[in-house]
Amino acid sequence: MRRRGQASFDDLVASRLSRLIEPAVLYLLGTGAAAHGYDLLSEVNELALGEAQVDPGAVYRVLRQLETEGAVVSSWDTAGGGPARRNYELTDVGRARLASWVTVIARRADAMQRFAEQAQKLLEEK
Amino acid sequence: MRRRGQASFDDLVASRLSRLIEPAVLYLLGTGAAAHGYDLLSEVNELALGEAQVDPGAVYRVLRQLETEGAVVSSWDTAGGGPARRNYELTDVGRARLASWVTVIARRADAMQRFAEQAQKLLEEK
DNA sequence: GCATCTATATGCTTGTTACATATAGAAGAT
DNA sequence: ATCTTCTATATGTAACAAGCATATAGATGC
Repeated sequence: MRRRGQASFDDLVASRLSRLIEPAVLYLLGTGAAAHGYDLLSEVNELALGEAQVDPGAVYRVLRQLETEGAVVSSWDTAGGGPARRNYELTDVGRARLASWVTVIARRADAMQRFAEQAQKLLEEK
Repeated sequence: MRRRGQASFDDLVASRLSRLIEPAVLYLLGTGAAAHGYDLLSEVNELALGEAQVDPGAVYRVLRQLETEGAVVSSWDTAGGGPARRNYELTDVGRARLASWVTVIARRADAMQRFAEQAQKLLEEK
């Protein structure tokens, strides 16, 4: 679904997922489902807040940004096979941030749902 | 709410409204609430699909784009006082486009609502 | 030694947003 | 008469974000 060039209708819909990476990551870190970027990547995809696959680069960037804001803290985990992983933990700031997101997302979802119902009614009149 | 520079949390939320200008305009043209850009501008703001005020330029650009796609047709209205207004009418293509938006918006709103509930539950566990 | 999977990043081009600005008719104020 | 304000339709552009490619590197299987 990731393309270049002039955005199509489907792209308009499928994209703009990345804004939702932040709340998704905060939530997943809260559940303890995953603690490092590579796992979060697949978890975010499974959350299916959108239809598109998220960009790995975007996830890592969100995590680092969140850390500069104090919403998460990280530490290297060199134990276990494979390359070192950076484990993230949610802070109180992060939980507060998630709470803000929840309010906003719920309100926005409500407005969208109402709009969809109204518009559906209009379309059925014909 | 419109600022420059590094995006704040509020901006992240308030922005991305412009993607909803298109469905809002299609809907409003369908209801007959307004037929030209300047009125649509305030009507879209009242729909409150987002919290930010929409950019007039964005509305006019959306309208012209919709016309190139055949979703609306326009004609100049020179009657009445003030500068000429370009009146828009919804076409069948436009109605179909609105129907697509309704499906997508409803589905997305649902996913967002479910996410908000899950996350809220998580936050209450503490 | 080579490919593959895990894992974390950064570079760069294109697309989008937000805001500023241009144009112009009409109407009322000074 | 001109000045400001309101209506109305646009376009220009700098800053920003998204999308996609690529770099690096440890481990493991072939």
